[in-house]
Amino acid sequence: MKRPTELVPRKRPVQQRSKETVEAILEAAGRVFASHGFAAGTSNRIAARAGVSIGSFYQYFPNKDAIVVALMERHMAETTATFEALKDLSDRVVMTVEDVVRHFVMALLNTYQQDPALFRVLFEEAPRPLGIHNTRAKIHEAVANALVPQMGRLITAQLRDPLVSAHLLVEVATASVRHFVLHTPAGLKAETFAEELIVMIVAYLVGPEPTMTPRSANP
Amino acid sequence: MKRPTELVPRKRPVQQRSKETVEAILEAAGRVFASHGFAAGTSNRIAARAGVSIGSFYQYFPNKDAIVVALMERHMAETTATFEALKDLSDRVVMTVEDVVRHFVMALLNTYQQDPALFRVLFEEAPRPLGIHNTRAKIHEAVANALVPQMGRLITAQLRDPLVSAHLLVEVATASVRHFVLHTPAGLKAETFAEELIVMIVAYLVGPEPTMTPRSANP
Amino acid sequence: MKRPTELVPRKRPVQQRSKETVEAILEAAGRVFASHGFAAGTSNRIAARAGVSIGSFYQYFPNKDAIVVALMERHMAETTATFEALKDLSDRVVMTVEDVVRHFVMALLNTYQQDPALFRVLFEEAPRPLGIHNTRAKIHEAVANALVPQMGRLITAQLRDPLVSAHLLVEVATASVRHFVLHTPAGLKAETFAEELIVMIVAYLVGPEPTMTPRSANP
Amino acid sequence: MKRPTELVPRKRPVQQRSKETVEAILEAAGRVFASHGFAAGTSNRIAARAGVSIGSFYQYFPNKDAIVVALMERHMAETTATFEALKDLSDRVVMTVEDVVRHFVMALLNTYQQDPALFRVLFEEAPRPLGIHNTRAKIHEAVANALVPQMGRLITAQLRDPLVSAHLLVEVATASVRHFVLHTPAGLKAETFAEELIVMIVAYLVGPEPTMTPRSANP
DNA sequence: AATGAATGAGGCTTCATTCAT
DNA sequence: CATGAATGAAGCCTCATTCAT
Repeated sequence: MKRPTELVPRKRPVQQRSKETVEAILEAAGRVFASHGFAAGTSNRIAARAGVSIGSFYQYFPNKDAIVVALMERHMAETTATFEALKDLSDRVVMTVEDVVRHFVMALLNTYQQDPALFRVLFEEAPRPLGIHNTRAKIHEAVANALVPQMGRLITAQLRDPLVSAHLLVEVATASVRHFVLHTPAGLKAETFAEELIVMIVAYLVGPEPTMTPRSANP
Repeated sequence: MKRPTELVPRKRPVQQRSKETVEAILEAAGRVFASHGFAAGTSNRIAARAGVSIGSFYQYFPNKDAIVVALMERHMAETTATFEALKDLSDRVVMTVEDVVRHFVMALLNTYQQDPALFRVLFEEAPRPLGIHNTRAKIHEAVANALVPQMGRLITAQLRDPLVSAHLLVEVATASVRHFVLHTPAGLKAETFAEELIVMIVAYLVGPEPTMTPRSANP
Repeated sequence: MKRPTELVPRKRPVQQRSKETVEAILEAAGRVFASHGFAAGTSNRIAARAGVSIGSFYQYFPNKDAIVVALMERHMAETTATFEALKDLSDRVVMTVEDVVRHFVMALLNTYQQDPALFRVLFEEAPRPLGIHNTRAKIHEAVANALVPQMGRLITAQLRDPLVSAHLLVEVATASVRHFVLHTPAGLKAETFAEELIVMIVAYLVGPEPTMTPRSANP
Repeated sequence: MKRPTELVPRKRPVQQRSKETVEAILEAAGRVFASHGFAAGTSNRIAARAGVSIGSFYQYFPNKDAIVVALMERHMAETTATFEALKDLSDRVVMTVEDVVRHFVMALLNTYQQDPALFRVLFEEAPRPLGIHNTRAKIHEAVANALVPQMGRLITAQLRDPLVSAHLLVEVATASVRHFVLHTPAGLKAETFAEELIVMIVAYLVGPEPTMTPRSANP
């Protein structure tokens, strides 16, 4: 009867009532993790915060980790949607490199700023081997791949290897924004940070040709 | 389950044997955390691995968190030393911007590659409020400040705000390298990653003037 | 870190104090199982009865089942010793078949009557797959094998298959005595039961020749 | 965790559908207990296996124990019927002692071999104080009493006390067969076991006179 | 009646920490 | 000082049972 650490929801809620319960649990879990951290975000605390019994918690989630997984999946779905939207946009309207990069960075920033404390728990504190790792890697991969043609279209300067550049871009942007938001270095405002990061990425992509963002104000 | 807030070692090891014991405990803690993670890196397990009794463990460390702090302090001392060395070097010999950036990025990479699993625990999994946070912020601050004059010396292109740029540089480099090492995205070799990251940072610092790193292979 | 249901004691008590603790736990477990049954013989209840903390319980026993195993092993060691003693005795002094059978049955009866309620739990209520099963089978096997030569020596009537008879004897005697003691059918005194059981077994072994036990009191 | 003491079905199933539901639950319970044991044979699992909701389960059975009782009662009814049949048979046709004993033993063997795993749960693992105990004792009593006249009719050798002998016979036969089936000692085939058990019982009943079953092949 | 969502007492077990030797 | 036995709060999770729909 050993049930090897299941991470998928236990039971699909069919009635309206149970859908609400699941929703309440997820919502409560987010708030509890954000305020107490992963270790102190106990299943009982989450259930209490959700206003349901601990039994209900375990009707829908086989264990505590499954909650983290569910929360991450939510976040990832959102992230993916954001990127899709950006891709669609750049397909429809003419955008400069800087426009694309700005959208990208801002989307990341907005995402993480929604709930920094929670994301700290989800992305750093919660134990890895949740299988979620692969999912995240796949998303990055997909985004990077999607970027390649965009880059080809927009960037005249030739990059050594567009795919590598796309990967780098995704990694650097994600890591930097996340790190900035989750650990908020004092003395650096989000807008300033974002603006400079955009400059950096654009400088990298556009190369040693003049850009539309004047670096210096000197006449 | 009491967790007092003292985070400093309980007593200075004055005798040689004590020093060895402390050393053994720290070493064991590092290995245990790396292989088991923070939560499963129990104090008893660490003591056993170190070959000392649990009583001795608490002789030298007031609680489990103190071990994490001690381990982080070690790491930070090392990091600081590395940056000092880089500063000294650039004071003594003539270095291009690229040289400095390369040294910086490579030093970060080497540091994190020493023991990714352990650093994952120290920097991400271990609960924050260890006060250590400030220390780290201070180090970043110091490094950023130290970079400003270097940048003034080397960089002709004028940056909007050298201090902001220094901060950005430190944040982006640290976050990217750490993220790369701790989560190793498949399909991106460390050397490639480092090289491109260097290019990006240099492009940012040097601005839209030609650099010594040819971006394109075009004849 | 899954520890697949260990059943062996966790830690060998080295100090005198801990030996006493282990002893107290086993003793308490016996009493608790006897009075509450297996399901209600909770680890906390056992620890409390033993006057030790639940933590101490788990220092020495990895789980509740391990206690059952330990208790059974004790019982089996005793049983084995009893049989050895009987074998030795029959080697040293001249015994009739009836003497041997009587000793055998009485030994069984005494054993089970020590603590019927506990043995009910150990032999019936506690879930089987404790690996203990094999041990018990081996003991029965050993006893049966040891009986064969004795039977050859004592029994003139030829049995169809002495080994089969030995097995039957062990099974029937054990099952009957255990069943009698653990479920005490009303209206049958232990002495009467034992006496008749002895008669039955002797009749089987000696066969259709006159025995020294007059079957009837017929005038 | 409340366990009321009612052990009778909550309501008589008057409609056909109800009867089928009860039947399905009992059948499912038997299979679940047999494959999972008593403790892991949860009421939810049983309901699921029966294809009914847990609500329906409690519609027909006040609690989990009631299921065990119902299952045992079924078994006992069957056993009783078997004995009745044997009694009837021996009333109608001329049977030797051996015939009767063989019928008796074989009937027991057949009964237990139907579903050893389930009977293990019902007779050993399930907690006693089910009141069922008395019922079983009464059945044994009845069977023993019924045997007395049979024995008087068939057995010339005089037994010390026919009633005691009848009891012994019932106890020994039941205990031995059950024990054999539920714990299947390796290296003893059911037929061999049954045959020898019959021999033993006949030897006991018939006493030191020659029987029709030659024990030895001695010339 | 039937359904299945909800409940929560309570069992098992861990592990940071203390304390007697 | 070292040892390791002991502690117990607290976390995870199950499952018999109830109750709203």
